[in-house]
Amino acid sequence: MIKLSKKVEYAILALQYIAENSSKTNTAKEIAENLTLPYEFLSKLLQTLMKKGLLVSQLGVKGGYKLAKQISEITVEELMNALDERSNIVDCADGDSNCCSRTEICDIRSPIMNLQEQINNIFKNTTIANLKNNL
Amino acid sequence: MIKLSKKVEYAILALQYIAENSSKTNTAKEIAENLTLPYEFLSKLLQTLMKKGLLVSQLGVKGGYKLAKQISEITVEELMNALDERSNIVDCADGDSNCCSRTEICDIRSPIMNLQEQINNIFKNTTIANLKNNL
DNA sequence: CAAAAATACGATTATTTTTATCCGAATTTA
DNA sequence: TAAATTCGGATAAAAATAATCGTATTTTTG
Ligand code: FES
Ligand code: FES
Repeated sequence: MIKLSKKVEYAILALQYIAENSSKTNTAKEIAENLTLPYEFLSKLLQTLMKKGLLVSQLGVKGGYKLAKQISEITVEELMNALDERSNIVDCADGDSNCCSRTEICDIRSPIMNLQEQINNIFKNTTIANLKNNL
Repeated sequence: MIKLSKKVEYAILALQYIAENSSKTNTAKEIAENLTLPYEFLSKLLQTLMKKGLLVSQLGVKGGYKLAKQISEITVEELMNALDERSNIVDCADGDSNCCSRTEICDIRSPIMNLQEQINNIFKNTTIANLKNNL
């Protein structure tokens, strides 16, 4: 179905929100409320982005999140990787093999990989900042 | 996860198989056996492709499927549509709205649609014949 | 005509993936 | 020490995908 997962969608919105409010640390709760996103889910997601180095977190009261890098320097590809969402269109894309029957003698693997690269390029060339209307 | 569904994957393989054996009518059973694909599932899928005009079927003994058009004239986009697989990366892509929170004032819709178009173009410009190694 | 080999169609089940929640722990501020 | 918050693991709920079942219909052929 070639769909961006909610994780990715929420993360884009959250990153843009944090970018707009970069003067302070933003709590997961505040972001969730302002964007009307499920708090627990968003919370998990932000923690992941932190661990992957896209966000910096501060624990405790007055804690929250800030950007670790500008959203103009975060590509969609990077975001997907951080969220463990591979942009693979077939399972064998990262070497796992048997994405389709007859793996060994697969007739379509190489051309499928070509498709894959075209798609990767799109995500590689789009940053979170690019995904805003009001530039 | 941006993954081609099994339906699409199997369909590509099946169409290529039928193209290679275009002199005769190919039964679902034969195709499934030769490609090691689940018969019932493939069968359903071929029926769908027939109804959508990509295949021609013949009922009864000696029945089976033939191509209704050359695989060089079937794009991946067309195939996905035929299989009711939209290549939408977000729900609002075909007007359904509220794909993400704050739909009305969605900051990212238009740029997301741009991404969408880039992806559509890839699928629009790739035919089933293009997805073969041995041209 | 009857049997066999197919497709056609609808319903259902099973599996996997995605999305969401819960809970207790650790950390920091005041 | 209490409150606000991130952290981390486990689990649950929902949705989408993949697969199967059963029966009907069509066509060929002996
Ligand atoms: S084995 Fe991956 S495309 Fe065939
Ligand atoms: S409403 Fe679809 S991208 Fe925001």
